[in-house]
Amino acid sequence: MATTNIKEVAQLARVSVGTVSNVLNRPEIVSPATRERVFAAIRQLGFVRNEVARHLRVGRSRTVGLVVLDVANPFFADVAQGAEALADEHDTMVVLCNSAASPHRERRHLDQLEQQRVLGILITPVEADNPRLLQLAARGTPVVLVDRAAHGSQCSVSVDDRLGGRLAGNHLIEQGHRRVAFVGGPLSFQQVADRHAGITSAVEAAEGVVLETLSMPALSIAEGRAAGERVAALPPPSRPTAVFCANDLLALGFFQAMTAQGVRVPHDVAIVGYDDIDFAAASAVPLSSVRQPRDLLGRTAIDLLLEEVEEPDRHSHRQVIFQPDLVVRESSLRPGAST
Amino acid sequence: MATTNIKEVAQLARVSVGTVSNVLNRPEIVSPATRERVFAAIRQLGFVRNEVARHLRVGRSRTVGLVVLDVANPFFADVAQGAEALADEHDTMVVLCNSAASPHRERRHLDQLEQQRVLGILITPVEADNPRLLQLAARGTPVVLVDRAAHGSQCSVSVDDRLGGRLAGNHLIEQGHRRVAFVGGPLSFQQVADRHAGITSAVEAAEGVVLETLSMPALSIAEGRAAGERVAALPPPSRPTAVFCANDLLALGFFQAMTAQGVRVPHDVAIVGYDDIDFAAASAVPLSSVRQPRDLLGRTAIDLLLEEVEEPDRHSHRQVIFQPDLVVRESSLRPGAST
DNA sequence: TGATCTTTTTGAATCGTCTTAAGGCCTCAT
DNA sequence: ATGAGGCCTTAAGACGATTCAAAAAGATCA
Repeated sequence: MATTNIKEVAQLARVSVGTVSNVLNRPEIVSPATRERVFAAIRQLGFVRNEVARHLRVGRSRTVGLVVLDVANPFFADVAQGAEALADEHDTMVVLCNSAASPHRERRHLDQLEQQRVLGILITPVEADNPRLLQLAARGTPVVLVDRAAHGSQCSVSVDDRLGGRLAGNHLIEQGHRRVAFVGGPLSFQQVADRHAGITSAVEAAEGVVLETLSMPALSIAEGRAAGERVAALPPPSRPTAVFCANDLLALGFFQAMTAQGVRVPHDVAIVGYDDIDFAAASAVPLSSVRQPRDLLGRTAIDLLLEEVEEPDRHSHRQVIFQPDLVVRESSLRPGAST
Repeated sequence: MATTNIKEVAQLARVSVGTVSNVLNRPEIVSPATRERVFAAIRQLGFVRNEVARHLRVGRSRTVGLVVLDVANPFFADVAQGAEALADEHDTMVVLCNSAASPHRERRHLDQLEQQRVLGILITPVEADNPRLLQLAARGTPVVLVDRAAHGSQCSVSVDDRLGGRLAGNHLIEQGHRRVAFVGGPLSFQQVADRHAGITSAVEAAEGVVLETLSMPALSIAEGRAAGERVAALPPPSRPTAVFCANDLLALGFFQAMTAQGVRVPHDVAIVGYDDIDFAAASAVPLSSVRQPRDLLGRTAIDLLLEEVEEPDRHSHRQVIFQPDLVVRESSLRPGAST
């Protein structure tokens, strides 16, 4: 309410508002005596600079928006942490927005962020090729895609999901599995489609391996459980002996269903997840998973964004693609090996 | 760059800027013909209202800050979702800030939020009785404490953590355990201290039960694992037969260490966690946990905040306290019962 | 002491939008 | 034809900070 402004400070310190502003922004050009007087006034009044007015005048904020598919997924929490860490070094704030995989919510967030004239937006889009994203960029809000490769007209930071899928597939095949399942979300998610394509190529390169695909409506623990129940209900001869899940939440849910139904992991069914979230290693049977450099994704995204903002001339859109690793743990080791 | 403003729109539509503003904010008072002309101009230019300027003029934003201890903890993700859901209905945006339990980062976020003149702040403070929070409120930024009870001078939404601790304690004692351990974080976290006080009172009310306390530096999976390794290393006779962890991350880590060391859960050691995050139910041995109404916490916090902002006269600070439930699952059931 | 430089400080303009009082245009009744 | 009363629209003044040209104050030197 009683928001003190720069003018009151100026009055109290018996200087002009311009001087107060200088004290705030370039203290070195103000004489020490004056500077001290102004600081004293600021302290006395409890003055807090109005960032909104400043931003209006200066023309750009020090805030970037990060729109993720699911805040509750630790994968994104880690990406966010990486982004925040680097942003912090550049005196920039990251605001986290949750689209919850809903195009409508995503749209709302993008509108809000554009209206706020944020420095830029990092986003894992719900849908591929959203024209809104190009529009944003065209109107002056740079956009960096996260965890999804762009097609040249924008920056992106992603991980080679096909490779990830292939690594998982090859590993399972090497372990001797011939009936393999892929449990994924909607193939409209690029990540899911790519991981599926990866394991498909691995399966096709091998002899006599069959791949079955379960497409669940979401990438959550609950859906993983549902998929698991379906698989557990199959008679053992027709049941896949190995499952590759499109992310760790699915994998954990799937694993839970297996345990509940008395299907042993990895003895009866091997499982490989994706993302290598902390919970994967912490599972009772530690989960094999394809690891992505999560916080590097976040850091790099911020890096690209700031480069675009700060040196628009020297900047050209780049698509950074990281390589995933397969982390093999007990959940996918051939039963013989450990027993 | 080429940010079009209301003036250009006015020019193109051949009206004054005031009229454009009216079309944007009170379309009903503008004649349909003019209105349509203005809309057409807006579309043609791709005009996006500058929320910053608007905010400066109007004096308050439609954004509230939510500062949490750990974005990677699903508990907070759910609180955030609840808050966002209700905020959404009131056309308000929630920005999520991660203090990562660091007072320094918390301070930075609070400064930023105050400078941005947010509508208000929801926060799970790192330290008890932070005077900064009262200062914020005094200067006009309302604050609601989340997951921590306030002392009358501010609003808060919390869960009765002592009761939660007592529930966990009583349950373990009823299951026949006499050597019980509490695995917590720093007792400077109010939540940890209260949960500890709760189980302590349960233990004191019983005969011949001893409680041992392990205080870890953080409430994470990794620390839970560390605690578990310490406990597993004890000779069985002096090892506690039941463990109550201050949150589910600790519990999951602890459980993992047990499994890794060949200590059976619940046969050798029973475990009860806190928060009942999705991962708890999804653990290989489903984890008993004290459940808090997570998204209700978020919703209620927003509710209190908006009430304070919108009807300052009628508002008086309230401390809402919810009751936790104990969800009993396999991890804490007496071995005899299931074997 | 006055001239010349340098260091500080000032004051007005500006950012983009909202708001309010005032004015313009119509229609209608007198 | 005139004035009243409704609608709409306009124009000008905030909002709070930054910036920059220009003025003021000091410093230096002959």
